[in-house]
This record gives sequence, structure tokens and C-alpha cells, in this order.
Amino acid sequence: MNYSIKQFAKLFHTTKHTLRYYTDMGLLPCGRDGGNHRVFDDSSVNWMRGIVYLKNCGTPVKEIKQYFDLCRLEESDENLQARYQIILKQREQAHRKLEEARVTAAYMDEKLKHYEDILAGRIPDDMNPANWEQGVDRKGLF
Amino acid sequence: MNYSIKQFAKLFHTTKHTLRYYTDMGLLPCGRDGGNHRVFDDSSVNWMRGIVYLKNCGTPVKEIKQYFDLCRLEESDENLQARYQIILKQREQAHRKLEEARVTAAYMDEKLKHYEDILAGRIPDDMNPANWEQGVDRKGLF
DNA sequence: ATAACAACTTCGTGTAACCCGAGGTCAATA
DNA sequence: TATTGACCTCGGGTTACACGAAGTTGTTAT
Repeated sequence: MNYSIKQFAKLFHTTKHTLRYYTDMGLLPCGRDGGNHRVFDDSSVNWMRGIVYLKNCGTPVKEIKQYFDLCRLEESDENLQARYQIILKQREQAHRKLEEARVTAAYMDEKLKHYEDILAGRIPDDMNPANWEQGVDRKGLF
Repeated sequence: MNYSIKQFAKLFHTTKHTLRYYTDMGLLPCGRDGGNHRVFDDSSVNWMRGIVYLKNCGTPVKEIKQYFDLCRLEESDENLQARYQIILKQREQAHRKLEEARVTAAYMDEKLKHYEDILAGRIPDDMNPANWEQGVDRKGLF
């Protein structure tokens, strides 16, 4: 299966600009058609999936490129070790981000409930001035 | 409790540069001491907590500032509604990010296991060329 | 056949959210 | 008195794109 830049962008919920940036950086390989237009295929899909996930770990583009360059080299033991170390590090990063996302989502749930209470006229205790200055955790001022 | 910029940076695992950026943007209020040095207090801690969580939702600095500006205004019904809408939107964003983080962490776990299998000499089926080109999902080339 | 249009191209500047270093101020200490 | 350390401001640099101008190419509409 072949994809134009537009189709490929839609497939990964991104933009043409970003794809051009990636191909120019040498991150994402692509072919060209008669009119010099970028052509992406199934292997591009695999690379792009890798990019997306590594980016979600917070990996900078340069490091993703380093990793991909290793992937394209011959498979020595050293090479595999280097790749393993990168993935190990990024996996840990992924789990840290997961935990962070959990805490953030919980906080936002609470904050939302807070507003719903206020808007419904059920003013929660921690917003009642009578409880201020007595060590009550007000969970932020806003 | 009062904090110097260095102490405050340590408290939130960030840098002096970032804190200066936030105060300059009007995002994070702070006082000044005799030597014109920034002084943060307990209310700064609350604001900063808000910044951290909203940033984790992916909220751009400008929008955080808009929200905070609303928080500092008188509490009309309109004002509360506006704030509620922002929190509602960002909470949804937080949950999307949480799901994304879950999927990414799972992918990285799998990828890591993959490498451990290879390095341990247990070559998994999807890396065996005999299984290629037969519709086997190889989960990426690397 | 020619004109218009869509979709791509390169190239160059703009933006967000910082990072970093130079050069200066100020209080305390050797 | 001089040096040290922690801060200040200011201006340029960086990353990861976003955007627009100007040009090319291939496909339809008159």
C-alpha cells in the first residue's frame, strides 16, 4: 500500500509540515514519484509508529534518529546492546509519564467536581471562609 | 514560608530559568526582597501546582495565564462558567493523555521484552525470517 | 488547447517554551 | 579589600514544528 503525504498525515493524525520535517531530518524514509512527490509505504507506517511511541516517551528527535540509525546497521551484539539500553531508558520514561498522567487526571477530576459543586450551589467546605486559616487544605486557590 | 528561586526550583523539580520565565509572563506571582531577588511564598506554591497540572494536560502557557487571570477577578457567574469550561476541556485532555500514556507504556514493555528475548537467544517468531511475508504482524522492524 | 485548479515542492521566516551565557549588583566572608 | 556566591537583566540560541510565498506538475472544465 502506498500513501501520499496527505493520506499519511491523516493516518497518523498529524500534518504535512511535520512529515516533511521528519523526512528532511532523515527520521522517516520515503520514496518519490515521477513528480518528486513523497511516497510512503507500509514500511513507513512501521517507522512512523516507532516515532510516535518514542515521542510519547519524550524522546527528542535526534535520539530517535540515533536509534533508527542503529536499527539500519548490521546486527552486531554491541549494536543490539545499545538499542536495548535506549529502549530500557525510554520504557522507564514511559512509565514515569504514565504515573504523572494518572495523578494529573485525578487532580483534574477533583478540580472539576469542585466547580460543579460551586455551580450547583453546593459550596464545599474547603471553599467556606469559616474553615479558612485553620489548616484546612484548600486544594489550590482557584 | 518563603522560598528563594533556587529553593522553589528544587521544590518543583524545575530550573531557575523556567521560574523566571513564568514570573516574567505574569503566570506566577512573586515578591521581591531588598536586593530585588524573587521571593516565593505559600500562595506561590498553590499557583505553581496549578501550572504544573495544567501543563501536564498540555495547556499552553497563554491559556493558563487566561485562566489564572479569571481566577483573580471577582467571582461572577459568567466568570465561574468560563473557568468551568476551561477545566472541563483540560480534564478531558488529561484523560486522553492518560490513555495515550497507557498504550505507549504497553508498547514499550513489549518492545523491551522483544530485545530481552533476542539478547537471551530466544528469538521470537516474528523475528524469524521464515515467518516473514506471510501476514505475520512483526510489530515494527526494530 | 488552454486555462484553471489541486496538490505537491523548496525555502525561508515565525512561534512556543524554554536554555544558556555575558556582564552587573549586592551581601557576606577571608 | 578582594573574592565568593547567589541573584539580577538582557539578548541570542534551540527544538519541534507552523505557516506562507513562489514555483512545478498533473488533472479536469470550457
